[in-house]
Amino acid sequence: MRVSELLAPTLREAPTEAEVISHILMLRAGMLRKVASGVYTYLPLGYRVLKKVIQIVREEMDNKGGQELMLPIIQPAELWLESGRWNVYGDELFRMKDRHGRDFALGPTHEEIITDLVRGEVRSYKQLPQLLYQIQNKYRDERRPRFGLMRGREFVMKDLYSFDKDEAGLDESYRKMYEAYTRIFARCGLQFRSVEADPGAIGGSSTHEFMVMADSGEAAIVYCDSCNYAANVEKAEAVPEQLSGDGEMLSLDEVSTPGAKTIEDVSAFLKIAGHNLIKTIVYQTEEETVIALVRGDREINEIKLQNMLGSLQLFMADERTVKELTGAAPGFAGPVGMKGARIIADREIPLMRNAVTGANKTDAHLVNVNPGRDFTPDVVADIRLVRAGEHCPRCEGVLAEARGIEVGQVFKLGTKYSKALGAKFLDENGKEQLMVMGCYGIGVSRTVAAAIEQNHDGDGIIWPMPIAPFQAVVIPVSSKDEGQMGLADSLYNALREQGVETVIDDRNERPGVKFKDADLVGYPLRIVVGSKTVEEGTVEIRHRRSGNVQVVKLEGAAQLIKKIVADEIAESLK
RNA sequence: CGGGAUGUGGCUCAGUUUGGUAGAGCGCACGGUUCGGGACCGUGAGGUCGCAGGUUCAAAUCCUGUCAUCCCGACCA
Repeated sequence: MRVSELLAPTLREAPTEAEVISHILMLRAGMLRKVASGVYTYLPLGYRVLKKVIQIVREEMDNKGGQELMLPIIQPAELWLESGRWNVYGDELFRMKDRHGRDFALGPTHEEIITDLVRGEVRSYKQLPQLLYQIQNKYRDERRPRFGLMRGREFVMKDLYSFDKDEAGLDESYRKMYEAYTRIFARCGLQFRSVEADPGAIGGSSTHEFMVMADSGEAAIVYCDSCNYAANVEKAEAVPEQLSGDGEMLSLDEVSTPGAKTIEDVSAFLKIAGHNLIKTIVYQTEEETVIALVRGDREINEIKLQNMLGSLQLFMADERTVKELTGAAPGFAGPVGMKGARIIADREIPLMRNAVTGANKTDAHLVNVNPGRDFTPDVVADIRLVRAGEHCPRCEGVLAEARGIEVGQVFKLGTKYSKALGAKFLDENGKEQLMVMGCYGIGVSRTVAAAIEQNHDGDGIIWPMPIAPFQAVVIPVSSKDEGQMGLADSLYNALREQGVETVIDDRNERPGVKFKDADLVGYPLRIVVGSKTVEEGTVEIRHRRSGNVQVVKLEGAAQLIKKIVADEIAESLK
């Protein structure tokens, strides 16, 4: 490709609409343009990268026996009503009507469609397992699209669905996908980690998320420094810690704590450590009001709490509700004498001795509160947030924290959809059984953004070789110098003959402009043809990531470059 | 959905407080000089100032409404 003919409008300045680096750089490099909030056009360079990732995903899916098909974007409401999700999915579902007033949705995911297909076509255990996937645009009317390709309303996703005859089959399909994902992200040249994740509302037993490590990631994860435990903090298991000892229980007493509403206030006022307090928070679900207790220096993990309660909604109670329940202003709630709400206590609460809690009376707290003696929780469960520095739940190690971008998730669905939609088969005994399903997604466009978040510098993008839009750019220093242009052209042709994906920057621009653009777009290799090429027969190969420059003979340069490209692609698989 | 902010040539922004016929830099076109890290000189094209009402002799500027975009939060197989 000739840069003079390429539609890659680079920008010197970053458009104000972009905030995160991947978004800014894709706009500046002329790869992406916004059409509406969360909706983008991929320009040729951006689309080439997307296609590279798609191809890697496709190869690995096929390697594991995945069969690619293409499902419709437009889906009839009937299927969604049948699965029960038409009413549950909410505003995030893009809905539309046809001219007859029939309801449709733009697919945010394809469990309904695929299950509908399989229930009609698969009848026998002999036809199982089936691993079916597509790479397709998805639509979610996000409340708040943001960060460019990281959270769009239209995005490219690979989704594979597995159909097995039993749990053992599902385990096997799950394992295959887990392996495939590991290879995919490695092949993309990314640093990533798989973590245990929260199954969320979809229900199901096991799920892992694949996280590309980046400080700009939206997800927080913890991982062990000495074993391979890693989990999304939403899910990470907390190990209870006993600090206050099992000393003698002192007698319960009420103290005046005027204006001390927060843990910090009370802690400072009574001159006691935060871990001797019991934090009491009033929550409401669609069905009930509960109070949740964690140690004063801990935080509640609302996702764990919600899963434990099995509720669809969970939010902190408003001031009025708190007053009605406790008879006190917010900040003075406590479990002692609590009526009218279930008490959900974190597993650390029963380990506490002589703790401090709100007195359910404005401006007063109770001291020497002892769980079991002064109150009894209705439920004791792990409902707190895990932080770095805590003990690993699996070994003696210590947990560290990091941030990641979720680019993939593998998920055991079980029979949720096969049951709802009636996807059954006859087993060896002629008995009807529900198919056991799994679903496995990769945010393909998000992976592109994640790659940039992880691979860039002050000058622009640094594409990993396997997903670079082009592997090399040939830059003649002076495009008016016929000698240079001639040599550059022949090198360009030689590279293409070698199968190296190459562009030649033949624009009539000053060298500085070409260098800046090459850095911005992020071609892994830059080959400069200058006066020395004409005079001495040498060209300069510059490695974008390291900045290293090697000067080599023009003769044989194409073969050498081909080898560098091949070596780097091979490296990503190690 | 709650909070905040912004809409002025392709991009970045000034002008709005105090109403008086729309500006700069970059980019773009043409000519010239340049040519190893975003050159310089000259000439030029390009904007119903988000949209709709209103006030006024006169609105980018004031008022009302509306739309869009971005940020924080809530939310998220």
